[in-house]
Amino acid sequence: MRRKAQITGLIKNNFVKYQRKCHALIMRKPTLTDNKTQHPLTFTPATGGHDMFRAAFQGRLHGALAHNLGVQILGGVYKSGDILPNEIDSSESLDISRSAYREAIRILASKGMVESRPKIGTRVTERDRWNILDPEVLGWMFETEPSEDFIKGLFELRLITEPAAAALAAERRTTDQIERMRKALEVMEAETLASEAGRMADLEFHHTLMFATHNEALASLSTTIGAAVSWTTRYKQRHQSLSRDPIPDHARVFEAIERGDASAARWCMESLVRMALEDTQKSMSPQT
Amino acid sequence: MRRKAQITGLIKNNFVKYQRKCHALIMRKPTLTDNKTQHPLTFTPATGGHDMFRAAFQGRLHGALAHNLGVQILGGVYKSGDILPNEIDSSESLDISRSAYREAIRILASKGMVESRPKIGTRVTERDRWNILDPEVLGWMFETEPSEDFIKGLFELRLITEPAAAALAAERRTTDQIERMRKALEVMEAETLASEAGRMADLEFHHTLMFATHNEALASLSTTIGAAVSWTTRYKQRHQSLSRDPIPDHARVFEAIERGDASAARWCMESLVRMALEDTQKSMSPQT
DNA sequence: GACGCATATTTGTCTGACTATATCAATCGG
DNA sequence: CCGATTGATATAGTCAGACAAATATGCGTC
Repeated sequence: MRRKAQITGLIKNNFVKYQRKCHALIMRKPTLTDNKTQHPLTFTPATGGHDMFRAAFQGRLHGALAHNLGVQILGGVYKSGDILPNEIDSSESLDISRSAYREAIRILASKGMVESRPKIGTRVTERDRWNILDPEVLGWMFETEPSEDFIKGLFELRLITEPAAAALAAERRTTDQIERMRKALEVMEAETLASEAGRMADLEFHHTLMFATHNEALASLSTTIGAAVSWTTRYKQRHQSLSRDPIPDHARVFEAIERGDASAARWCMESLVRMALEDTQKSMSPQT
Repeated sequence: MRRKAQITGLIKNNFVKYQRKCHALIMRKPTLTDNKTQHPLTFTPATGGHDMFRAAFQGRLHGALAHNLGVQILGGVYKSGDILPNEIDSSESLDISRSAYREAIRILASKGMVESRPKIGTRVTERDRWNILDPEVLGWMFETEPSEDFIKGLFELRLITEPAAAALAAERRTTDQIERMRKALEVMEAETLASEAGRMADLEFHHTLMFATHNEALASLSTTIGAAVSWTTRYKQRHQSLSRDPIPDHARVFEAIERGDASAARWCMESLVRMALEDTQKSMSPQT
């Protein structure tokens, strides 16, 4: 089916040539204000400052576009079932090539957020089909203030998994992981959660804990947990409600894990998370 | 520099029309040996028969390639840190265009499995960076027999989340969800797990249960749970070890949820999963 | 030895054309 | 009058070849 191309080659070539000529002719007088519209524009801001999640395709054009579209979809600009403008129009109006646009769409499609079919277009899928546990999607989610329900759901998940994970970690942690957690804990104690370094250490603590379960599937939830964790501190910071210092709780969890006491680890972690949830909910309800 | 497009728009459209006419004209006599070199070739087998997971980009070239590469990476053909041949060589040796190859790579990259940088190439990332909870990745995982540890991990996750989910579902399920679960249960009872329909109903049951928690994050784990579920039946089928009929367990869970008894739901579900894990482990250990 | 610079290699982007596919309408046969 | 077949059409998918940007590497200079 490719060989007919050879047949029609000559004829088509004539067209091509003609078209080229015409094209070039018009091109030759670009004249018009080549105003300094600068680079393509817009979305190049790309990964803003406060991304606590790994931003995969930082500076790349397709990555930035996927980011933007993703945020727009999650933010409700495009609703489920909506059909995006076709590739040609979209890429033209964004002033990027069709390839770059398509690669962006591929990224979104691979996260289950859109679905493309010939003659139909690219449609936003049902919300329950997106992989909201995907680190990138989670990151996009937090670009715009996520709904209260979503945050609660995240904490519920955390409340379910993290105590169990702590128990497993108590049984399976390696000495190396113990050291990493100890170090993270020390940083937290020194810097407090008010500093960026302290918050990073907090994340590192929970992250290492999840990996200490030596359970791949569970470890994959680390990002999700991390999102909830950093959301806690963000809320707390915002409302200056210090409530209760969570660091001693962390220390208790750590000690339990260090001495291999699974049930204590589970219990302490549960109390820690419950506290965090309480704090977050307290700051959440009055303002909504 | 894009504004010329607007100017040439009309002219181009004329060409397009004319071209189409010509095209159609030639099309009408396809004549020549449409020799059966067939499709491009090779990987088009694409999504084989036994995919119990939604296969996103079925017939598409980039999708098929992403699938293949994904399976190869998960199967250890490419190890973490390996660098794939450059885009030009790869696409040439696969006999596809660079665009298609790149789109496939974008898919993998968006799942955290590879990472591309200029002058370096595309390298396979560390295993703990892949999103193994991604439905597609999970599907690829099961193309080749996954490791015993992985299966165990999956069950551990199931053991942690599903009882809690059952408890939440008991409190929050809608009547519609009750009906769906009832129907699924009826099918299971009628067809047993030996039939495809029965297995589908099993999946539907667990799927609906997860969604009945009305927790987005938890619901996203439905695919993961589903993978573990269908893995159970696969093992059981393989070894003909009927052990114990799981359907009454399902019925108990359902009844608890129907009457809104959270703690009973949790308990029944835990016993159900524990049973499944036991069965699976029993069939697993002797053969490895 | 350290630093800056050129270079080569690889991904990233662009352009324009052609192919495949699926919806929709119209047509034809029953 | 209805159903199936066909054709038209719009859209994503694939292709080819070029150029741009980025960056690790090695060289040369200080």
